[in-house]
Amino acid sequence: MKKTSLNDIAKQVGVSKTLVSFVLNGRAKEFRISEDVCQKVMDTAKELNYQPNRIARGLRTGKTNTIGLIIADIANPFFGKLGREIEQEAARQGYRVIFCSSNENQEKSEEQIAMLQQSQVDGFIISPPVNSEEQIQTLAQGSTPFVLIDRYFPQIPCSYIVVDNFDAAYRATNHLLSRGRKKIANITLNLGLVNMQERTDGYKQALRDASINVDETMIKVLPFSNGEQDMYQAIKELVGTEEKPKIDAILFSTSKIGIMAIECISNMELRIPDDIAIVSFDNPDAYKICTSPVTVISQPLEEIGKTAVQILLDKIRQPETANELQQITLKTDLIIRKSCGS
Amino acid sequence: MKKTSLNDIAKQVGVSKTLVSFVLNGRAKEFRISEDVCQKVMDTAKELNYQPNRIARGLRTGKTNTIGLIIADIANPFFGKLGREIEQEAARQGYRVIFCSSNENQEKSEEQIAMLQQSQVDGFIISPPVNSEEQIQTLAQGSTPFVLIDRYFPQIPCSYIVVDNFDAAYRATNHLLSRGRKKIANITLNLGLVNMQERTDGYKQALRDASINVDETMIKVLPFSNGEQDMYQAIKELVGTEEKPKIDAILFSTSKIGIMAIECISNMELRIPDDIAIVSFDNPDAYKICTSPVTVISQPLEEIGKTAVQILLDKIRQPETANELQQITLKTDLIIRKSCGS
DNA sequence: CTGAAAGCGCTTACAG
DNA sequence: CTGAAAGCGCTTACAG
Repeated sequence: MKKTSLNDIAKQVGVSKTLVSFVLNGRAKEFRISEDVCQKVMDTAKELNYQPNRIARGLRTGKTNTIGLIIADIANPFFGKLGREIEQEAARQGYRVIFCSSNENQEKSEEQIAMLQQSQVDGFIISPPVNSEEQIQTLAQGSTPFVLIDRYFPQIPCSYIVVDNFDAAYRATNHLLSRGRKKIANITLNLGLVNMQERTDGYKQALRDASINVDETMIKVLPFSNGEQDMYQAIKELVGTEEKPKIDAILFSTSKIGIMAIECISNMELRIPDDIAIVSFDNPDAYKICTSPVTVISQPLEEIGKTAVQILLDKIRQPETANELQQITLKTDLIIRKSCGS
Repeated sequence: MKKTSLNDIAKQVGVSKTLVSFVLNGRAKEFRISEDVCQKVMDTAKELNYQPNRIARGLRTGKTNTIGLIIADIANPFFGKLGREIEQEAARQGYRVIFCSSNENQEKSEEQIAMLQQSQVDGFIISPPVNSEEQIQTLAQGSTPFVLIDRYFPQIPCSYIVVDNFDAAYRATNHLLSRGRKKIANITLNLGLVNMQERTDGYKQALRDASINVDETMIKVLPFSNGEQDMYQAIKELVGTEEKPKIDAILFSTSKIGIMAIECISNMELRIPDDIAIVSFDNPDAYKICTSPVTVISQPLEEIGKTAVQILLDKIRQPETANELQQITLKTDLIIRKSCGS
């Protein structure tokens, strides 16, 4: 069962494949092809179940109508949902997306970029892992358009769409302060990522604006490959002794960290929010059903996804504007639940 | 900045592109190409940052080294993790994967299959949505190999890899019985999916084997597009009046349902496990941190993913065996936490 | 050992 | 209105 090609249709109808191509691409009118022939071609195409070979078309036209998407971790629902939005919007615009998950690994991301380039994708959407500046720099020098999501590199001029992490952390910290918490800690990930750095900066600024000294020992930076041990260790150090607890609140910079921490906290028999109030970035299901539903900073995933696709497609479709920088920062929502008391 | 092609290298070195192709594909030895030329070609390729055009290669060889993956919902961590396993294993074997999320929508899945076929993928891995029998049947008649995951259609002979859902539900129900629960309900999704049907069947069989009558009103089947309203309704009907509660346990057939239900249950001020014991399929993070961590049926995601890729690649690489049916059923793990009491 | 040539399936100037 | 031909970038029989 060989696949049917333009030629098969052409032969069966008794016309040239040029003509078949015109008809099937809806350019029959343009070339004033007779109704009769037109109909016959379409019928035959249907009859033979013709599926155009897109890679042949891609080779010829130089366009594959495909976007390469590299996200940091597909198993993380945040990126999963974002990926879904991107795929949907792309599909709506006639584009396919090749998904890759770099698993926050710089080498993997590099391989994936090369692979996608070899696949002749028309553009990229990337959430770059730590230490991938160089790859992104190289990409910026090439001619394939791309847009970064979730993170960016301040020193590399390129298009991106992110949220205002500083503002989000600032407001979250303020919320904790407004609930009477004074000894607020921050647990975060590798600060090599701007978004993580901005979150911690916003946290610090809120403290300063409330005339509270920033105590660097209250900021715990976990490695990406953190395990439960690291988390227990961090929390123990933060909490201190039972009689004289050092902290009364924690801001978590990611939900992966937050979820693990809640597990530790509950195993340590500390109560949320009585002993420790918490706020976390991201809005996973888990936070809705835990003992004390977690107050979160929620990102507008749909808007991020749609905008990223829109920006990229603009660049792809109008190469003359491809070099215009689109740098978009969206606001987040603070969703108040029970984890900060009242 | 046009991309460099084989021809560019050939010209610069002063040889034919045939030779360049041989060298770059590691067939220099085979054709006894002189060390000298070989070295020059490789140096030039590096110098010009040559990236082979895979779609041209694909057009010529008829192989794209690409797998099409259609999962039911990428925003669901179950499928996200499964997708990651598949992508990793495929990458290890030199294959790329094009991800699609059908969102449990039959029409979308059909479009995606067509799109992937047009992209000349070498094979498919699919978790088919309800009512997609026909598409899968059509696929089975074609020549592109594929393997189903998570679900299958008993009446269509094709390769698949799933878990023993009957056994899993049977054991889960037995566990509830062993904890003294007698009035066990089941909340599930559209039974058009075999895996859902098997779960409910296993549940029923366990009750029967314990000499408990199966009460069909204790089985609530939600539509896919269920909302909180449907869930509240279902739980209210199951629970009955406060003085004389109709049930003392629930088996959830998916975690999406379970998570929503836990939210409802806690809003209704019912206690887990005191008032209602629960067991759920799938093992999302959420279940680890809720008030009463949930006993779950956990699926061997890594094994499912790896095996699916392995089976598919075998078919792709050895077309003569492509028609051999590989139907694999894996066992699940029952992870006991606190939601069933003791 | 190396090169000229064909061909994968398409699109698109060009000619009539 | 329609067709023959070139060419996208590769691989691979074939010839020498």
